[in-house]
Amino acid sequence: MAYWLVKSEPDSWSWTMQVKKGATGEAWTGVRNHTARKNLKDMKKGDRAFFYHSNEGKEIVGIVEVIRESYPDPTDPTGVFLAVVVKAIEPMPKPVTLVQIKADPHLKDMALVKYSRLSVQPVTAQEWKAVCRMGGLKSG
DNA sequence: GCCAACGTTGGC
DNA sequence: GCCAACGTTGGC
Repeated sequence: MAYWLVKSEPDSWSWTMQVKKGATGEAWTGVRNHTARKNLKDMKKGDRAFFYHSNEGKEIVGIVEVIRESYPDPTDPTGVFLAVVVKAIEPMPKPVTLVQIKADPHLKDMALVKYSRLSVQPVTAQEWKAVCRMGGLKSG
C-alpha cells in the first residue's frame, strides 16, 4: 500500500464536506498538473492519503482512502487529466500544521515542503508514521 | 525549439 | 496583499 497527500482549499472542498460524503466518497477532480496526474494514476484502491487544507489552516486534518482508481476527470473537457474517488477514514485528533512539519528534521524533505505547489504528492512510509504520531494517531 | 510574458498556486 | 516558484502560452 502506498501513501499520498492531497491538497484542497477548505473554501472549495473541506474535510468536513468530505466526511459528510461518508462511505460513498467524493471524486477528486480538477487536478490540471502533469506531475499530480502521474500521482493520481499511480494510486491504487486501498491506498491512503493525508487530507491537507491549503491557504486556510495549512494543516493535515484527516486521512482518506482511495476507493476508485484513476479514470478520466469528468470536469476535464480535453480528457487528458484524471480523477480518483476517496472516502474519509478518520480525522487527525490533533491536526498537523505545516509549521510543525517544517520544524521536524525528519519531515523537512516532504514534498509538501519541497514542492509546495504540487497538489497530489507521494508520502513515504516513514513520513506517514511520523505525521500520524504527531497528529495523535497510533498507526496509519 | 527558445524564451519572455503571463497566470496560478500557496506560503507568508 | 505581496511575491516566489513554476507551469503554460505564444511570438519569433
